[in-house]
Amino acid sequence: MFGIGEFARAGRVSVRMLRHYDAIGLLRPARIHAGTGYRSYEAAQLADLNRIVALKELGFTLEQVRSIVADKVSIEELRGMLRLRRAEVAEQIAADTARLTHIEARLESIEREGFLLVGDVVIKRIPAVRVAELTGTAADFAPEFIGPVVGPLFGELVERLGDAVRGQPIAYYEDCPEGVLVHAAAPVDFTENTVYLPEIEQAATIVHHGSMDAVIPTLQALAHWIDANGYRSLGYNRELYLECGPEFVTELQEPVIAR
Amino acid sequence: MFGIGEFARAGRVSVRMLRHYDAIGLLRPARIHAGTGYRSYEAAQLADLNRIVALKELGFTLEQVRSIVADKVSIEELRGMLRLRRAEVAEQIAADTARLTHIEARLESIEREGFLLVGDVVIKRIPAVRVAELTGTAADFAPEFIGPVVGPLFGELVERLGDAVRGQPIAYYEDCPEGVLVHAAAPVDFTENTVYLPEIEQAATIVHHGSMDAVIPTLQALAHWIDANGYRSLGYNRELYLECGPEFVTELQEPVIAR
DNA sequence: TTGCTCCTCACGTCACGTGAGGTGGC
DNA sequence: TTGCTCCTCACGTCACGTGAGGTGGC
Repeated sequence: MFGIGEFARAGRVSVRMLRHYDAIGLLRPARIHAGTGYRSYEAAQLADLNRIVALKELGFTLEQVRSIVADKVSIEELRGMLRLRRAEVAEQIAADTARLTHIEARLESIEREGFLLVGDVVIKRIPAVRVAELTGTAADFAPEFIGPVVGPLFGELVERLGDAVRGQPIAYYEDCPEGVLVHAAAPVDFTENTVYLPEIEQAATIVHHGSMDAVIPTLQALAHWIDANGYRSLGYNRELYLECGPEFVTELQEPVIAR
Repeated sequence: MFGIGEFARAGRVSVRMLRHYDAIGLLRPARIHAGTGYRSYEAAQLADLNRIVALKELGFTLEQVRSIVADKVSIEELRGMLRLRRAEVAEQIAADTARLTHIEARLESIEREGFLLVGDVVIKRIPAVRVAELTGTAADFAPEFIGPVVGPLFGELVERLGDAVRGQPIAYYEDCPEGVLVHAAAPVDFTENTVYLPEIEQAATIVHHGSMDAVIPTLQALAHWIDANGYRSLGYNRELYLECGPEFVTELQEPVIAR
């Protein structure tokens, strides 16, 4: 027979853990002294403790461990639990690997620039949205070509839609023979004469402050981040107009995929 | 200005999170309506929120995020924090990779044997210990050769040491010209005429029940586990005698390293 | 008597999720 | 008036760690 301290040392667990496992009925001491409440464990219980520790190591919760050691789950359920865990752990590893890349990109930027410029860019999922839109063409992607086209388009769009607009206006772009096809869009509830903007699974997003004439440095920062953090661009970015008053605030959303 | 719901959707966070960040002073709404307590956010605050989300994504706690966004940490501290995080994440990935291997070994064993034999084997660190010991030689590793040697050795050792024994007896083995050098050891406090058994960083351990004459299947299970779970043996196992009464209970400890 | 081991509460952890119960503005 | 959005508590989560305050056996 072992005292709780001895048994804890043998099993490389804490005394508190053994008390906890007792409390939740996962591993009861072989004997409890009536007068003092002292717990005693048998050597053979070390195998039970090992089984618990091993299942915990696989990442099961104590509740799941209890079901398994109490033999309450069928082999089929167990297979399912293991497969689920496998998927969860694989996902965890993928997320942590991305995290590691991001941390290293930040460290490199500190070495290079001597300060931390963090958090400008965030990866988000952009849900699908139904919009009404007007289009025009511009000769080039430069802000001085886009601005005169997109401005009047939004003016007319908002005038026509009135209070049917359901969210922030969106601009997006495509290549076309004349140069660039400019879309000025606004979310709406109805479906006639509308366009369905599909979801973007992963968008690298950055918030731009002030006039779109000065968007170039922000776009460059975004492009640099995408490269440094192990992503690849999948096309032109969308622009979400968060504020159109005197102080423009825009979110640039560029579809990306992990390299 | 955005209501809390709108702002949460724009930032892909929950309303509850925004309230939490307000409560801990991490991101205060631009305005709070005096009468109703309604929170209002400015578009420009989305950049602040993004910064918070990005730092959280790197794995910092909200307390650390607050220090960083409030610019309370020097560039040197920040570099240190990032390096620490890098190490933590790398360790996490290593642990999860091992976990994944263990899960897959379990799944394979289910496919092969139709049942789950889990938790027999656990990886533990075995701390160093100072022992008094006696040695003898045996012709072979088979239990029928070891038994007659180790038994009398332990008998004499315990007789000589009396109550100076400080823990469970330990047996361990080495190759020698005559066959096997058998060590029968017991932990003691004093240092004269003692041997220092070094720590085993990683030991694959299994609990054996009953006579050591029947240890072969247990040793085979251990060897199989070591192979199936991506480890490699580093030498002979130690035997820790947990119970020597009528029912023997032994822990076999085999030093291993990840392949 | 002094250490040592053990005991039972019970709070703290971390970042929110999830009701409960209620209010303000269209 | 009916939805919708918003509000403030306050408990729950998960597996223990960490005291506080006290007791039993050598």
